Amino acid sequence: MEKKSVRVVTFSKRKSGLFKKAMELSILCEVAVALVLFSVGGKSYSFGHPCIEAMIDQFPHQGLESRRGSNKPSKDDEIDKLSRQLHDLEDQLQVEKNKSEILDNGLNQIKLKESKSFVDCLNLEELKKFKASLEALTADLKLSMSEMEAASSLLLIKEKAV
Amino acid sequence: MEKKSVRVVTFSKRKSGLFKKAMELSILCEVAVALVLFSVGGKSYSFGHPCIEAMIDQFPHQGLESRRGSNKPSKDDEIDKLSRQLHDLEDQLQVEKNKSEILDNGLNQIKLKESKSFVDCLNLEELKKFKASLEALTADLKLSMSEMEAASSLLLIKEKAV
DNA sequence: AACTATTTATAAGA
DNA sequence: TTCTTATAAATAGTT
Repeated sequence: MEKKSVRVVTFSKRKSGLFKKAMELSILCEVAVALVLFSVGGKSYSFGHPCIEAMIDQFPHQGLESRRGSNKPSKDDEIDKLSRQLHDLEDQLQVEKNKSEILDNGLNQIKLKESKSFVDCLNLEELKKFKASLEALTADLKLSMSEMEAASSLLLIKEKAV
Repeated sequence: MEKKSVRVVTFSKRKSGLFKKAMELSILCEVAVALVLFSVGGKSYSFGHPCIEAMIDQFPHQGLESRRGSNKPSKDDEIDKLSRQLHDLEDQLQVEKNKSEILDNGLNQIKLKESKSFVDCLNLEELKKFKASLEALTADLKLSMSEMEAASSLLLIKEKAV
């Protein structure tokens, strides 16, 4: 049974411990750190090293360099582009869901076969099909993810521009 | 004299330590945690608990509203809306990620069987290829998701913790 | 990655 | 909140 006062003390102690560890990691390994905590009450506690603003500027987004040099697209252009990307992503997610199901089924079949008997060997053809669907899923996921990252980067650029 | 290889190992160890501590604090004290690291090379590593997306939903643009006031410009509204859509998509991808974890677990079961008697009847080469594919998939997924989460975190951090 | 000697964090109590 | 201390955990160095 955890009393509130104890938990508050624990939070305070562990929070400073965590911030300390974060600082050590930052200095020892030359990484920038941003750390934010939100209590259920809505209070937030943050830690950044060297500082949060520097980190945001440092964040690598593909395509940023090419944007900086030449004339920036208008807000409308960026919003349109982002909208289109999100829409495409929604479509792709549907595909991913279906393929995940296929994968799931494939694995379940393997599991079933295993649990039934060891003598009852896996059908090689089935395994090949399963593998093919897996490879397709991998390729699609890579594509999907890279687009997600692009969308995120755009959002970041957008936020920075405001 | 600090060699690079040593520092990489140290980073890896301390990063997981830090993430673990962050997770413990989150659970123990019921706080949401967002943690992002940026190496000088530009790579990012992030941790969020319960998850970055949930945090964003729980604290919807609280910092923005307080800074901007009640009547926001419409284009910022659009950006906020797109941002939320993106987070929704990330939630859905989280589901896919969980599925891949389940698949991973299934794979481990297969691995176990492989070492016992599965070797006798299954084409070992096929199985190994399959395993490699699945491992590549989960690795890619994890990497991509962590980068996505880093992007999300930055948005969140910039909004809340300035 | 696994091991271990040492350092560090922390829970409980004051 | 800060200090103390016994215990638990993290980590550096090494294999």
